[in-house]
Amino acid sequence: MIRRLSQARERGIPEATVARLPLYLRALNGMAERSLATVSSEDLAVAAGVNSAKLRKDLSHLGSYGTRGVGYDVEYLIYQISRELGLTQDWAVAIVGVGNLGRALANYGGFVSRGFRVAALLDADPEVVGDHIAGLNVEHIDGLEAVIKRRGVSIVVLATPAAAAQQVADRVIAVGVTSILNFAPVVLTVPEGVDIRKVDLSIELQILAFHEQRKTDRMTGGPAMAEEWPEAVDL
Amino acid sequence: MIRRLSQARERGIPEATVARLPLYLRALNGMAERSLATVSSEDLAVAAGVNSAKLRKDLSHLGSYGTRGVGYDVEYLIYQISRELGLTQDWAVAIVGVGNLGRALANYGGFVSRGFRVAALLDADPEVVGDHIAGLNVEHIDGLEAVIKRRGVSIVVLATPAAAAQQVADRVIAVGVTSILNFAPVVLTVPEGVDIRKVDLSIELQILAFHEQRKTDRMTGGPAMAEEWPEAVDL
DNA sequence: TAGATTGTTAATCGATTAACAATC
DNA sequence: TAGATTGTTAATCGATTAACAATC
Repeated sequence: MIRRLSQARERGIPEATVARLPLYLRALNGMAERSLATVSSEDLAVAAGVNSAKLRKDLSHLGSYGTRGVGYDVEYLIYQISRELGLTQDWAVAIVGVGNLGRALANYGGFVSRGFRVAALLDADPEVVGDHIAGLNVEHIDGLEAVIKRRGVSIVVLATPAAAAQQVADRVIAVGVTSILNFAPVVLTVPEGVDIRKVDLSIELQILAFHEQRKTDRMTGGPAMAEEWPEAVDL
Repeated sequence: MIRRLSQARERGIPEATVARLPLYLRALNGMAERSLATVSSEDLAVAAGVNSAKLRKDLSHLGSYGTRGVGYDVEYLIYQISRELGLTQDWAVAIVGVGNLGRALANYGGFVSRGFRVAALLDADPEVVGDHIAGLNVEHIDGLEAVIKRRGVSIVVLATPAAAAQQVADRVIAVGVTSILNFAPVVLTVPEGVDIRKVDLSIELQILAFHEQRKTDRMTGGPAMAEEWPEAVDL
C-alpha cells in the first residue's frame, strides 16, 4: 500500500492533473463552508466543471483517499490536495511593476487566501515608489535582489511593461528565483529549471474571437468566397 | 489544391493549435517591425518559444502558406493568421466590474491593438458609475442589456466579484452573447454553445507553488516521513 | 545543380473516457 | 445482503515530435 502511494508520488503527477487540482480545491472549500462532510466524485466533478471519471483518475494520482460506496471526506481531501500543491506552507510573493495590473494583483484577495503572502511591491517609477497599496510600501526596483533574499521570496509576479520583463526576470533568476508568473506580453528566455507561467489577456481574447468568428460563419454559411486568397497563391 | 485548403478549414483547427496562433502572430509582428521580409519555421519557432515541427504542423492546418527552401513571407503569414483568428474584423468588448482589475483591463493596451475595442465599462457601484477610465464613461449595470445590443458587443469580460459573475453571465447570455472571458474565481454554468475562457490568478500561483515545492523537495531529499499520513489511513 | 526548408507521414506520447471489478 | 461509489483497466482520442520526401 505504501509502495503504491510512493510510486505515484515518484512517477510524478501529470501536468493536466496538477492544473485541475486547484479547481477541485476551490469546489471542496465551498463544500466545507456549507458543512458537507463527504462528497461523491460525481458531485465534486459537477462542482468543478469536469467529468467524474477524470476527477477520479486525477485523485488516484495522489493516492487512495476515497471510500468505496461513500465518497471522499471533504476536509481530508482538502488537506491532501493542499499538501500536494504545497499550500500547507507559506509562499512569499513579490510583485514587480505597480501599474494598474500590479495594483489589481496586490489587492486581489485570492492571493492571500491560500498560502501566498505578498511580501514586496517594486517599481522603477519614482512617482509610484513610496505609495501604500494593500498595506504595503512600494519599493524601488534597485532593491530587488536585496528584498528577494531578505524576505525569502520564492515566486515573482511580473506586471511590468513588456520591454522590462526579460531584464527583471534575469535579475530575479540570478538571485535564485525559479518560479515566475508573467503578465507581460513577451516570451521570456530562461535557463532550464526555471518555471514560467504566462497569463496573456490579449491571447485569451484572440482565442475567443476565433470561436466567435466560427459561430458567425456558421450562421452566414461560411466566409464569403471573395474573402479567400486567390488560388494561385494558395498553390 | 482548393480542395485541400477547404478540407483543412472544414475539419476545424485543433484547439492546441488555435491557442498558439496568437503567439506566432506576436512573434511575426515583432519581425515585421524589424522589417524582416521572410522567416523560416526554425526562426519563428524560436521566437515563439515552440519547436519548429510543431510550428509547421500548426501552420499546415491553415493552408500551405510557406515556400520550400525559402520560408514564410512575414506580412502574408500575419494576414493569414489574423484572418483565421478573426482579427481582421473589429470586436466590441464590454468590461463588467470596474474594480482594480477592470481598470487594469480597460487601460491594457494589448486589448485595443488587435481588433478589439472596449465599447463599454459597467459597474453596480454608484461610487464608480460616472468615472472616466481610458476615455470611457463607466455606466450602471442596469443598462447592461441595452448597451450590449446597441453597441453590438459580442465579447464580455467579467471582472466582477465572484458572487456576481454567474448572474451577469446569465444576463449577457440572455441577450445573445456567446463569448465570455471570466476573471471571477467561480465555475460558471452556461448553456451549450457559449464559450467561456477563464483566467484565474490564484490557480496560476498554485500551479507554480506545486513545482516550487517539488524543487525544494528534491534538494532536501523528499518530504520528511513525518509529513506522510499514517499508513492505516492511506489503506 | 546544390542547398535550404517546407509540408506530411508515421511513430510516440500523454490525456480522456466508459466501463466495471473491487469493496465499502 | 443490496446499493453505492471508488480506483483501475483498457480503449480511444488528440497532441507532439522526428524524419524525410517534395520542391523551391
